[in-house]
Amino acid sequence: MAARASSKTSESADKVSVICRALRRAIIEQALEPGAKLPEDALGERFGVSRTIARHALGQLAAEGLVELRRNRIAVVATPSWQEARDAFDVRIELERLVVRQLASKLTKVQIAELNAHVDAEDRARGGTDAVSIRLATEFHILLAHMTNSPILVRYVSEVAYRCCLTLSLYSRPHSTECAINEHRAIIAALAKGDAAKVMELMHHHLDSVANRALVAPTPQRGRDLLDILAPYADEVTSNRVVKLPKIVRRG
Amino acid sequence: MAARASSKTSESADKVSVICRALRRAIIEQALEPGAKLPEDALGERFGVSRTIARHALGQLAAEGLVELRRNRIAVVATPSWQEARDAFDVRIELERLVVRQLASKLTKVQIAELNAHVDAEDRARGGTDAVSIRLATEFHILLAHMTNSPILVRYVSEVAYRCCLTLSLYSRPHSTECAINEHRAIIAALAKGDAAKVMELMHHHLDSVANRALVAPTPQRGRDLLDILAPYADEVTSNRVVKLPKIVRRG
DNA sequence: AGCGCTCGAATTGCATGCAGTTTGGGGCCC
DNA sequence: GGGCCCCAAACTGCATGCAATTCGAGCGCT
Repeated sequence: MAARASSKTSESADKVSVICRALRRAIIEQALEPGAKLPEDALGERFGVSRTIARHALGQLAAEGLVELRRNRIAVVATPSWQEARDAFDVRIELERLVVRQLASKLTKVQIAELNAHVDAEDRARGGTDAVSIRLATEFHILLAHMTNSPILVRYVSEVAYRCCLTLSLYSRPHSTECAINEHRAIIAALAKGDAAKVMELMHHHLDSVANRALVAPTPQRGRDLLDILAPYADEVTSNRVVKLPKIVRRG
Repeated sequence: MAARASSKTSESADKVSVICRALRRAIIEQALEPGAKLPEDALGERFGVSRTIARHALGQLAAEGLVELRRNRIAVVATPSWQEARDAFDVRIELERLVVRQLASKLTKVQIAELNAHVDAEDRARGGTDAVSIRLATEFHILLAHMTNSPILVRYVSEVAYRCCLTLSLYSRPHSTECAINEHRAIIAALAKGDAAKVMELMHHHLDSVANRALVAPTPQRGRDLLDILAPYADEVTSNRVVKLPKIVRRG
C-alpha cells in the first residue's frame, strides 16, 4: 500500500518503518493478540536489526496507540478498554464523515473503479480467514482517506481504523462481513452520485453499526480479566511502585 | 526545566518525552521557525543526552507532523503547505465539534471555573508577546479536550492544534487575540448552558474564523519562498537522487 | 503446604563507535 | 570571471556495550 506511489524507490525505506508496517499488520490481523509481549531483542532478531531499531519502531507504534510502553517494562500490544474503543469509533465516525464529504462528486472514474476493485477483493476474500477480511475492510476506509489527498486525514483515519481493528479482536464476536461489504458498495454509489449528505449518513450508519455489532456490551463486571477490572483502580500507582497494602509491619 | 511537572516523580520521566515537550513548545512559540534545522548532535548536547535520545524524540515529533525527517538529511521544523494548513483546520473543526458535543451539559462547576480561569490567564497575557497568547489560546482547546476523558481525542486535538499553531507562524499576519478570547468565553457559556447544537456552531465558527484570519490567501505564486513553490515539482525526486539535468557528459 | 524472600537471568535505558551519506567551500579548468 | 569538481567536515543510520531495573524460579521460613 505504501508502494502505491513508489516506482523507483526500491531500496530506500527506513528499516524502522518496515518493522512498523510488519508489526501493524501482525497486530490488526490478530497474529499478535492484545497483551502480547514485544521484547526488543526478539523483534530485532526476528527482523534482522539491532535493538535500537526495534525500540524506535515500538516508539512509533506506541505513538499510534497500537502498543503500550511502560518504563523499564516489556512492551505489549495495546489492550484498549471498552470505553477507549467506543471513543475511537466516535472519533472515526467524525473523521470519515469528513472524508466522504470532501470526496463526494470529486472522484474520477479511475478512482471509483479502484474502489470497486477493492470491494471486489473483499468479496473474494469472504471465504478466507476473518483476519484478512477485517484487514481488507479496514483498508477500504484507508483507501478512501488517501483519495482526499490530505496527509493529515490519511494519517488519522489510518491510525484510528487500526485501533478499531485492534478492539474488534478484543470485544467482537466473529461477525459476518457481508453487510459491511454491501455498505461499502452503497457508499461508493453515493460518492459517485455526488450526494454528500447521503454518503455522510451512509458512512455514519456503517461505522456505527460496525461499532455496535462489535462492541457487544459494556459488561461492567465482565471485562476481559482481572487486569482490566483493576485497571482504573491502579491508575494512581502506575507511575511508581505499588502501594503494597497487605504489607505487614515487621521488625528488622 | 524538566522539573516543571515533577512533584513526586522526581526521576521517572522519559528523557525522550521531556525533549519532545521542550521542542514542541519551542516550535509553537515560534522560537524555532518552520524550516529551522534540528541536528541530532546539537539537540543532544543542548539537552544533555546522546544522539540516540534526540533522534528518538525527533521521530516522535515527526509522527506528530511537527518535524520533517528525510533520510540521511538533517531534520527540520515542518513547513506545512497552505493546503496542508487548511486541511489541518478542517480536521480540527470536526474533532473539536465532537469535543464540545461530548462536553455540553456534562461539565462540573469546578471544570467551568477552570476554563474561566484559563481564559482569564489569556486575558492577562494580552499585553505579552504574541507567542504566549497563541500558546495559551491553543492550550484552552487542549484543556477542553482533556475534559472529555478520551485519550484519543486529547491526542488528536493536541496534535492538530499544535500543527495549526505552526501554520499560524507561517501564513498569519500579527492578529488580534481579543475576539478569540471573547469567543472562548462564549463557548464556555454555551457549554455551561448545555446547548450542544449552539456550542458546536460556536466552535465551528470560532475555528473557521481563526483559520480565515490566519490563512490569508492561497497566493498561488507567493508561497513562502522558492522551496515551497518548487515543492510539488520535486515530489518525484524526493525519494532518490536529483535527476541532474545540467549534467554534461564527460570523459573520465 | 503456603507465603515471602532472594538472587540470577532477562530485559530495558542510554551512550558511544563506526560506516555511509550529504554538504559546502576552495581550488582548478575553461 | 564563471562554472565544475573534489574533498574534508558534518551529519545520519545503525550496531554494540554497559549500567540499572524488572522478572521469575527456587529456597527457606512459618
